Amino acid sequence: MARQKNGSRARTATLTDVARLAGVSVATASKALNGREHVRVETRRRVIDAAEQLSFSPNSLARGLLAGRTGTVGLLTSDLEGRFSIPILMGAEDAFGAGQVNVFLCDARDDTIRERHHVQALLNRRVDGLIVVGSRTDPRPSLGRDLPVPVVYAYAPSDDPEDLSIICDNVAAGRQAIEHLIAAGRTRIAHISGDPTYAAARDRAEGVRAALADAGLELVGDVQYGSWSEGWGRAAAGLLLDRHADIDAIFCGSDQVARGVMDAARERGRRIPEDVAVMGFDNWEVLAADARPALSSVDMNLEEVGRAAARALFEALDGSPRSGVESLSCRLVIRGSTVSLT
Amino acid sequence: MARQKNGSRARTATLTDVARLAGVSVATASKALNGREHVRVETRRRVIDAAEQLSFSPNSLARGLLAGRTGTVGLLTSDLEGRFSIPILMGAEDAFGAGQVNVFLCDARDDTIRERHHVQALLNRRVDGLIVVGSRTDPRPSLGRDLPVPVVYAYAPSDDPEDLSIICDNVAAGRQAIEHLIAAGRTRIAHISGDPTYAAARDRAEGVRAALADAGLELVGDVQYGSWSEGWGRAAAGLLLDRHADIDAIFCGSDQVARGVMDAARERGRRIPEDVAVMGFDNWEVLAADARPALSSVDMNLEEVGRAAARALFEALDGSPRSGVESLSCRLVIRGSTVSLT
DNA sequence: AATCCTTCCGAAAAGGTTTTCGGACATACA
DNA sequence: TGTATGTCCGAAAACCTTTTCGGAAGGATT
Repeated sequence: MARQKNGSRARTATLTDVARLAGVSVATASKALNGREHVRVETRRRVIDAAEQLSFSPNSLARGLLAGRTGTVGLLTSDLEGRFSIPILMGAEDAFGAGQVNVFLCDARDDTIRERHHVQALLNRRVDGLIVVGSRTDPRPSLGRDLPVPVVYAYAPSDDPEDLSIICDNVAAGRQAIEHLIAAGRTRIAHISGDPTYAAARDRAEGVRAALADAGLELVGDVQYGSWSEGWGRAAAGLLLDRHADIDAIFCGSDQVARGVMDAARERGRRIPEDVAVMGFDNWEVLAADARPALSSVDMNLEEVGRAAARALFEALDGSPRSGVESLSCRLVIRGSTVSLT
Repeated sequence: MARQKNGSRARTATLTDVARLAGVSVATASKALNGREHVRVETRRRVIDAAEQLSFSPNSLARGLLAGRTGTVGLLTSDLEGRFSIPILMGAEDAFGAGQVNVFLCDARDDTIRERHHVQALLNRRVDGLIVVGSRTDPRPSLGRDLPVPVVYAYAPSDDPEDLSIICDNVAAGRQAIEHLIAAGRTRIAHISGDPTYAAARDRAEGVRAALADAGLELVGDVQYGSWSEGWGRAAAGLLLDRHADIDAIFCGSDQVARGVMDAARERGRRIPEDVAVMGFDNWEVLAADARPALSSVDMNLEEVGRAAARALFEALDGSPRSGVESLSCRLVIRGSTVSLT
């Protein structure tokens, strides 16, 4: 039982109280408040007034117990600090928030035990569904097929094709970036990526190679794998620019890498974008928008991923579950680092 | 009613089912599963086996309905994208996560209507308490005193002193930063802050002035207010360094500002930290750790703020509510931009 | 005057769990 | 044998809401 500031019991009013005050039965009170028919307008009025007077708030627990639906979903994330989970979370919260759905947030910290623990707790709370957000795009173990509620995986796909996963199309993203650079007149293009253990890095490189091949071009140097950091970008760009003086564009694995690359290029007297175009990835505003020049980047539309996951969950709840991996396309955000914006 | 993948009804087992299978009454089953006394060990064994066999999961709704406590709290944030909410959210999730408490996350988008809407929804769900996380340190309107559950405000204090608020001590933070610079032998110190409409900016400046006065020093130039951006840092540092050639330290309002400042200083041939020490604020890893040299900064211990808020909420639930504004101190993170770490 | 229809309302069940209280049974003791 | 003392278990109430079904009242129709 909740307490008020002063420590006294705060008996929140129940429907019974409202009914008594309005001089009707609980059944009538319920119907009146929920807009059901077969209630005289005047009676309804009296009930609503009574409810207001008692600041009645219907107990969702009782309602959920009866209805079998709680209007809650669990959102299981693997790393909250990661900057990918948040936009997805926002998108989902957004898609739900309009309605009467509330979100249980759980951070599993990439720990299977913790994750199972949280899933169990969420099921005990009778959530209507689950969204599982991964921290990287590599497939992750499925929660299993025998859960009593629908599950949608976002960003990181499930390794079970029977599950539904909503992800970003990283291959296409790599292709898009390269096509933009080619359209901007670049032909000597390098790719400084990130950690090669990430599927995202490998997928983008695949798109890069495909786009270059289609244009009859070749990558300058191999794909440079390292880490996702600014320091790596500086180091790799330094080596690459010194070895291949004719490079006129560098596609980077992340905006951090791109920042390092821009620094290294500037130190060597290369003008951006005139001499070298630099393209980032992630479209992380703080890094991209305020760079000199502002950094062109690839936006993964993560909020849209979150929204799509929420919508898919709704549809599964309404009886039309899908399965398989659905890719959403990324979006180029062109700023001054790849084309002169005069 | 939840559906399974195949579309058939997924009747989750209830305590009644377990009791029937174990050949006992529901009362006994309940006692057995909850470790209550007055149950023979052999009977308990039978019940537990039955529960396992049916993969029984107790319905938290029913339990909460009866107990009057749901084991849930609402976390109301004003801006999810802001990088301040997230660590606080993580801290709170952390403090709760260990136990059986789950968190409802709501993003109010700094919109009062939305916020009230969410509060009502959370109360309907009978959360045991609320944590309200602000997006900036300026006081925010209280949710009111007549809520049936305890509320703790985090980061942004409530404007009602009867409420409990957990915040960062920005005045002390400004002082700490300056004291560090002085200890590092600096005497010609400037302060490039951020948006002056933010209480955080003004509070830190106050600490700065106090610390300088204590040391018998004066700020070089006035406090430079602008925005929290890298671009502002570059511009302000450029002007300041040109006007006051003897500046040997700059304390910045954010790590972004500091990055801009470092760029401007380097362009003018000033070595960091030998000629000019640069200190940031926020300790935003991506910006600070990977800068050249790595950026010393002030960490607001936001996760600790989140944890403290969660703890305070627990204590209020246990009947010891506090009130007023409680400040947590910030923490200096010294890297290479203020002292040579050789 | 009897029947039917309409309109409004209330009693009761259902949902799943926990807790209280009393009953059944067995053992120990007088 | 009867009483006190335990030990274990079950019936039922409680939590709060929604829905179903039947009943009551009143008017309209035969």
